[in-house]
Amino acid sequence: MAEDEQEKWQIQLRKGALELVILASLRGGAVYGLALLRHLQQFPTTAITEGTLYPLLDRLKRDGLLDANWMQEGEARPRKYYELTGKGKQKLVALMRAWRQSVTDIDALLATKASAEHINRGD
Amino acid sequence: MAEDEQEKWQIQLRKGALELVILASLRGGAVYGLALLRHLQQFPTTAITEGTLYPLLDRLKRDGLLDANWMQEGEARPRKYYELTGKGKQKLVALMRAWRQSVTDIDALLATKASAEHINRGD
DNA sequence: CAGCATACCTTGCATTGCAAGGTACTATGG
DNA sequence: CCATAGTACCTTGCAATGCAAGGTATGCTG
Repeated sequence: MAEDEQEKWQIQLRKGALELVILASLRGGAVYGLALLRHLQQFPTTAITEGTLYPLLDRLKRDGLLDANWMQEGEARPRKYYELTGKGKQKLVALMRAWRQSVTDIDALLATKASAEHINRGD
Repeated sequence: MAEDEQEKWQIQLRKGALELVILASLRGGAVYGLALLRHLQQFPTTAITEGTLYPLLDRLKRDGLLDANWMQEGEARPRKYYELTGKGKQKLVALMRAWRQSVTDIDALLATKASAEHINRGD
């Protein structure tokens, strides 16, 4: 089923892009929700809100790509730290590959100044 | 409102990507539905089905980005040719810029091997 | 004339991203 | 010691999206 999703992803980068940047952000170790959110908000493309992030983290955990642990440091508010599982790491590698493919494909379409006649009679 | 959508797009490339490749495919002149479909199916990333394409073309036309004309050539089946409007051409330029921005942003996130500590304490 | 191909369109479903609105606890400053 | 603001996580409900599946209509081919 991981391979199924993989296939699908190649067809729709829109869904996978967010997943990709989240998994990638956890490469360096466990990170908690709001910190991850602020990290992603650095860039306009990946700037999401809490209403997007938390459900997505839930889903990634449900799919076995992430583990989550509550951690209480000192007297601060407890935080929920998310961490890549083995499966999550594999998925990350696959998504990165798919991402490169997508960029290549789209750039190819943008680069070729295909004439309408060309397209109309089928390449 | 065009600018509104523009802003939104920077946040979600997933929606804009398809729009982008469709508009880009029409740069060279009018193209009809199925030919466009086959053109997009050349690449895995942009391989969509009719159930996706036709509603999307309808929306783009409704938004004034495309014009559509039925054309009867010889005795063949009549075809509906889609063509960029002035507004559509402007949108294409904007989407191409946004696409580059997205690729830059995501590649930046993928490139920086940010440590978890780094992220957790906010950049 | 049966069957296939071309061409466009529609319905219905599951999924998504998000704004908005919680809950609960900590720190601050008057 | 109370009010306000800040941190942190979560939920609900809506609108939009992509798609599989199925539909209509016409032409071509054996």
